[in-house]
Amino acid sequence: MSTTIKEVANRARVSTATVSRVLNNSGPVDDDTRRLVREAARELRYVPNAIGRSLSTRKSDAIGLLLPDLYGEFFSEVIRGADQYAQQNKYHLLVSSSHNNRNEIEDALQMMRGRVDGLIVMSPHIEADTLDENLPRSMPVVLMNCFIENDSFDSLNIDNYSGAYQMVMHLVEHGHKRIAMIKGPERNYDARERWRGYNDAIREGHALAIPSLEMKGNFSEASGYDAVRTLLNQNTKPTAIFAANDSMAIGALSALRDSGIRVPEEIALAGFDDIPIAHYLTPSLTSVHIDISKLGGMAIEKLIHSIRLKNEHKKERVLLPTSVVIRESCGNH
Amino acid sequence: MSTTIKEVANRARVSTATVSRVLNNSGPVDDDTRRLVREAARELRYVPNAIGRSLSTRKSDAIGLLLPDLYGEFFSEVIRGADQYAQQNKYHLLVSSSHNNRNEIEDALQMMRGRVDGLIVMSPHIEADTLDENLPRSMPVVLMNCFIENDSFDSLNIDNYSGAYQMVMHLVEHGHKRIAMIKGPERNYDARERWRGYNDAIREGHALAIPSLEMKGNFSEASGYDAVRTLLNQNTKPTAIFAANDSMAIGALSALRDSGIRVPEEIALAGFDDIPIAHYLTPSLTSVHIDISKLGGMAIEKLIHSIRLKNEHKKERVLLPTSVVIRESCGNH
DNA sequence: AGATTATGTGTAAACGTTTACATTTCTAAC
DNA sequence: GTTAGAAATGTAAACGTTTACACATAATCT
Repeated sequence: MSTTIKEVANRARVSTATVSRVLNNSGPVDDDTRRLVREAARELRYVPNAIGRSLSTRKSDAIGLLLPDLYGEFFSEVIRGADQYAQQNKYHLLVSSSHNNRNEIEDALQMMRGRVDGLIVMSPHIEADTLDENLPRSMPVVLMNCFIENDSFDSLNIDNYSGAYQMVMHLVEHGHKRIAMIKGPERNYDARERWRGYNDAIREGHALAIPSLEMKGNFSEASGYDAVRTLLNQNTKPTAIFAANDSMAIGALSALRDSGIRVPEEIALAGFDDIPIAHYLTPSLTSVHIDISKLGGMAIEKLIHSIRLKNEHKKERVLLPTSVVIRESCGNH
Repeated sequence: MSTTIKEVANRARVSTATVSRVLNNSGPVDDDTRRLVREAARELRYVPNAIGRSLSTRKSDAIGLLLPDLYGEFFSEVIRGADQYAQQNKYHLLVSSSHNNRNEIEDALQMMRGRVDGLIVMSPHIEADTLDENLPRSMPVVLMNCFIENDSFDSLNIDNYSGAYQMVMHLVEHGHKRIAMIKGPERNYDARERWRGYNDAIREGHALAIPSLEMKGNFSEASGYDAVRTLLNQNTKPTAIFAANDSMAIGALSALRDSGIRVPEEIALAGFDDIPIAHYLTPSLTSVHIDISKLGGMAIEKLIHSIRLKNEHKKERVLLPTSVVIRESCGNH
């Protein structure tokens, strides 16, 4: 179908080796020959076949990105940051989503095998064992937001704990004693860490640790709404609510509004993630900011580093700092 | 580094052909041999190399997605829709962004050559000629939001014209005579179409066509802000503003607020795209809705169709319908 | 001039699969 | 006990590159 190096070689009356040398500037070639080859290639509209090349050189200049799914701001920002950094370093991105069960991970991994020089895996759902036994040892891997004790991989995590801790401490410092939390999915690593931060801040800040103020949630807007509805039907009412992500905070805001409760006057509210919408809400939402695209970029950076150094590269864990962004919803703007 | 089919063959004491047959269920194999091979593969943790396979079968089960950049809601939704449909059909996605100039397009195309069975190209910036001469004829291509007269490609466009037309007509029908428009980038195809819809609606609805109410913009929030600031300094003030996208509408809303103008009471406002934020603004933003993920999905659908039928596939152009979503900002909620 | 080195080019193997074809072995019908 | 056919397996070429090696030829140094 499309032109091969052989056809170019024939037309230029040289060997394929010479054509390759001309096109890659590898090895010496006579100026006349060079011109001849260039012309032949142009005339035939020759474009080297990346696959043939890959097979031969055993590298692909591509990086695989395995994500749990592609919903929402978070993932698009990861992709953007990753792609930007990758592109600067002449790498391309092979994106694969929704590997939430064992089979799909294996599928995705199989598809990647040979096609990429390294892998970035994001898998916040706790399934460390499966992950560990499926990940290829033959190529560099960087783990993002994964819960894995194993020290045999590079890993990159958001500092969820400290973000949540600081946020809740901020509320405590402004006099809140009864601070509710709307938690994320139980088996989600990020969610757990945020919960841990909340707990420690409550204790260390000498606020009240009231179990009935810890609501279940699943990161969805609806679950935030429901949590607040339940919360308001209880005897012990909070003076502040900390949602484990912004989507749930948005749901919470709707529920509070529907119940005629003023935010922040009657109940203060804070979220996590600082998605763009946070800024546009009324009241604007206090949240924990994460530089998500940076997360993606750093993952690529680490991976490329590890690809280049291959063996003598030391695995490490990195925590990406978070920062509290104070807006109207917490009452201390 | 990683196990090859040959090593599996050796261990199972059969030929590579047999291993291949077992693993792909192609051709007859004795049950005992089959078991032997399976076991050897498992023990060696063998995973077929996708590249070797591709080279041999001349297909990759991958689709290339060329995007102008990866900013904002729009692209992430396209990717999501595309990935979802692709995954259902056992295809994977190779994403490449920011090919805004000729060289980058060529680069991206070169990277894709051989790696993908088909290509989806999105390039709203008007550069039809470059595109046309760089696109490979050897594989199926679907164009998204591209301005190209050429009938030799499948193409998929948002019905920008009709969306804008209906939106503006809605405003006209509710009594607005002086309707301003904040336009998008001049050389952007989508932006042009939206402008065309605005114009026709103004004329056919017998509203006033006032050149000074047509403001320049570049799809950014800041440009929306600036446009309104300029608009308010003019003699002829509009009773309604139609922004060519939601980002500019958001900027416009800020500017109106900063100028102490109530929306929609004094000036009505409408946007285009219906990004998620639109719903959360105060007042919530009337906008033209596009099912972006569907756009991505449909592109993949068309492409896969065209890959399967290859030659006897008839090229066609499809327009994705848009719909007006009435919210508070236009005053007719 | 002869020895050495540099330059230019070709040959062929290698990368990891699949698969057309060839070969062997088995099954069953006569 | 042939023989025809099917079933099981192996052989080797093909896919499109790159590159180690070999081999000329030309340039440079004693």
